Amino acid sequence: MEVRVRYAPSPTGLQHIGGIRTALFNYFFARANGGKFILRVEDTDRERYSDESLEDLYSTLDWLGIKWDEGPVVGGPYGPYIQSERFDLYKKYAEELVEKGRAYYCFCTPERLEEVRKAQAASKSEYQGYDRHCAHLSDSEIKEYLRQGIKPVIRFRVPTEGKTTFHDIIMGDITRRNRDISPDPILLKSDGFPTYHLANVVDDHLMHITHIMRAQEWIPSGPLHVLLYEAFGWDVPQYCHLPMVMGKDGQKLSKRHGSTAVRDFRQKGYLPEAILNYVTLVGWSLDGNTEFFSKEQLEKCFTMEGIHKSPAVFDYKKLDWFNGQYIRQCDNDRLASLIAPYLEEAGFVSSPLTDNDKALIARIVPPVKERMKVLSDVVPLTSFLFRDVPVVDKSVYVAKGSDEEKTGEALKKASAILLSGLKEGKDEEVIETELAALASEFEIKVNGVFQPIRVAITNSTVSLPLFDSIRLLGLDETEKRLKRAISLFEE
RNA sequence: GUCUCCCUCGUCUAGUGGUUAGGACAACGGGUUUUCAUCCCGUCAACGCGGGUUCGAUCCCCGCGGGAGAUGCCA
Repeated sequence: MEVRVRYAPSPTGLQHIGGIRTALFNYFFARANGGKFILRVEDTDRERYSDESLEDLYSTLDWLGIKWDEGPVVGGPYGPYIQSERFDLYKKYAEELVEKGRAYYCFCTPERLEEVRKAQAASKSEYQGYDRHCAHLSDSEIKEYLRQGIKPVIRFRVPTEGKTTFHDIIMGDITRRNRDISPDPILLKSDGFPTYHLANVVDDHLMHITHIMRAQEWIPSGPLHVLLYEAFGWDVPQYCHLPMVMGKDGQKLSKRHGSTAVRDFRQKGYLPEAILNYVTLVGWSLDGNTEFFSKEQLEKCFTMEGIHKSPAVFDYKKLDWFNGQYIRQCDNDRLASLIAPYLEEAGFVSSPLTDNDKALIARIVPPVKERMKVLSDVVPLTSFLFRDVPVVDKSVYVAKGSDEEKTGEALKKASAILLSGLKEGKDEEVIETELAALASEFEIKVNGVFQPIRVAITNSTVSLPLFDSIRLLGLDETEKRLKRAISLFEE
């Protein structure tokens, strides 16, 4: 049988790490097994829905290079793939269960439900959830409520006896007593939209989904879903619950741990291949040694056997490391086009780029490449080229082991050596040797000479390599800044 | 509260009834280097606890402890 899996997010927020990890696992599993990857939009929560979320879903998957075989936009044989467009379907199935006696109309108000909940909490009762107030209404009572114009919900009648087991490929058998299943969950809301439980089961069946891979937070409702399949008389698909992605404190990863939206990572300058690589390594491994995976490799080698049971903490630092690795592997031309937007946004270059800008960016790439963890790092790294903020505190120019007087003298002499050397077109190595000689003349370390020059030219003790900085800045500007620094020491 | 699940270095993980328990990130130290970074080398660091089973348990069983998730007209 052909493998058919789906990613079924609800567009109520930006795509986050956890969600996208689920998407990736499903996608790779489908590819590795020659199956189909289906995208389904579960937009049944009309209050939290937003167009922005839907756009973010598409753009995030697109950015990661994840293409779906069936789903919105591309269509497919079991569409539509957006649940709000399948509205009528769910009502039909919910009513079918009512007719079978497996579900019933409920007219309780949200206020009453809230009171029941409060009372249960106050009494510390073991029993939690709906009190089945409407479970046995007579036909005439139902008619009367309807006549009053009260919009009912449809609730599933959970058996109070027995137990339900489902098999999870990763976890093994999971069993719950039926009386422990949250009593009589709502299938169809009063606005006519289905809840997750109904829509999910109906669509997975209708779309011939073979494997349900979703986060472990769904394990507790697994038995409920099995009960629903059985009530409909449908085959239960295979389950595979994915370990959760946690924050540093061991709680479910959320905004308070840092960025979780893929879009934020993208904006900061993470490469899609780094995100894709690291995220699939959260809760999955091939052999414990291989760490670098391209999308294409994962499309071949991904297996369910490599998925873990236990939750995994999302390590931002390891992601940074991966990203740095991918940046260093990056082709220079591509890197140039990747960093350009950050320079544009900083106002360092014009937008759109001029030919001069493009040429400059191409020259910026090599020295900056070894120094970036994220693409946005290019801004602080190169700001000295575009924003001249001279350092006026003399002590900053003074290297360890030197002093202000020596620094001033060294700066003056070094500038002369440097400028004349550059103007004569001397080899950089030669100039470097001469500067080193100057240092021993002053009986200071080499850096005692380089630091004041560096600070003069780059306005910082930390910078790109000196000669790279000079080449990027240009000789005139370099000379200007050196003179300015010298005069600072002459005051 | 109740139910369900989970438990190897700080983190992600490999692994086996007998291993010096392996790798990666982080941290720390060193080397290369004009700073920073890259790169290279090294150090620190784990089988939650208690019982069993066994000649022998990190691994199998039981209990405990700890953690997480679920308990919504959210998914």
